[in-house]
Amino acid sequence: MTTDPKSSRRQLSHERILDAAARAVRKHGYTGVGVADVMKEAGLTHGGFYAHFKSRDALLAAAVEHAGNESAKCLARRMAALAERGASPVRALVEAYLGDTHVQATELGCPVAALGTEMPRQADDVREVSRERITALIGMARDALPPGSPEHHPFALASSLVGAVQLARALGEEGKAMLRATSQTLIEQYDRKV
Amino acid sequence: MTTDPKSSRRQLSHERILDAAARAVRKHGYTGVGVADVMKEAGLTHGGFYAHFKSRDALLAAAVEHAGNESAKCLARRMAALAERGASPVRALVEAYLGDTHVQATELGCPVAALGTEMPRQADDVREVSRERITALIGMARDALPPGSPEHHPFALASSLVGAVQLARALGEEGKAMLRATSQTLIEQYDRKV
DNA sequence: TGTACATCAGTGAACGCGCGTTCACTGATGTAC
DNA sequence: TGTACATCAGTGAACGCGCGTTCACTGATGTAC
Repeated sequence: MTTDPKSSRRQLSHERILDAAARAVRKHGYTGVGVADVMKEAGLTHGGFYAHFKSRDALLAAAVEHAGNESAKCLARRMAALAERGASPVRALVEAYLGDTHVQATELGCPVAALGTEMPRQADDVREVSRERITALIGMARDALPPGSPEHHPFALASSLVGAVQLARALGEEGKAMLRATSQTLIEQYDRKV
Repeated sequence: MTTDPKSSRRQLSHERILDAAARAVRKHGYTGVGVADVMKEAGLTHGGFYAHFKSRDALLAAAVEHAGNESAKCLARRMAALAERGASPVRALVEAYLGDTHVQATELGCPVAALGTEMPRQADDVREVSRERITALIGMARDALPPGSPEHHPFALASSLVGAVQLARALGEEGKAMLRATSQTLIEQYDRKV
């Protein structure tokens, strides 16, 4: 039931490939993912790839989904830690999403912040998975906002988070100050003082 | 003084190449710009390219700058039209930037919204030009905000604008409702009622 | 005004390289008896 | 327990294609006399 010994070797390889691809797609973008590089990163040679995925695009789709799930788990963990120190849900979301850890480690962070502008240009199945990552993010924003917030706030909050991380990454060193400014602004705007 | 007849043919070609590249880079991303395609679009063959640019990267840098200037002009024009109909500067900026015209025509729009997530991955000179486009956008936000707005608002507003356009484009049809919601939210937040 | 030459923008073939994909083969693990 | 065979994950060479870059050449325009 736990790990089928018959397929465990194959399964382990599959997971290593997926992990490597999920990191690569965030670090190098959709177009920057190379089959051979991913396989090498997973400790295999490129020839075996097609025993695991139908095509490069199929890998991309799986990688984005995997990246989204992993990143959501990480964020949830950090938000929980912040909540324990007394932060409201929105504040926890904003500070986790705009925090140095998330912003600096692109390859482990939210795929929407890493891939946003490239999404419209992808093959249908890749786009579809990417779209789901966006709605998931908007869902996180909705869940974090104070109950009774206007219906349209989750969209705007999600947009701000994604945009801010992106600009900060593109600006580099001088982006850090920008991030703190944005973080403060968003908390003022969305964290309704009860 | 006006147009040197000696070099006018060359100059015209140069401008056509630049125009084609500026559209291509926004439509297909940095990695999607092909030298041969751009030259064809400009009505030339690929061989002549290196008489105009030192390398593909040099073209990318010039294209991003050109795209930024053209897009800024377009936005300024639309903002002026909105202002004439009584919109405040922030409102004009938000409605122009999040308007259907801008969101749908990626290849003519703001390069930051089209290329944001790919910027950190570019060669140094391309990155540098891209960074300047971001600071220019933040400058537009600063100029549009009501006088006396908190110092950190321009960053947050620019982030929101960029993020919202991106998510809307990635979501497609269902992104339209999202855009209007975000537009409304931003105007509420930043357009201080005097 | 006309002729010979120089300059210059652009052409198109060719080169080298990287990359997605295929495929015959290897070596290890599992199964049958 | 041991032997023979089947299955299966992975290997590495090879193919085809696209793309950035180079370069010898063409054809038109401008200049000298």
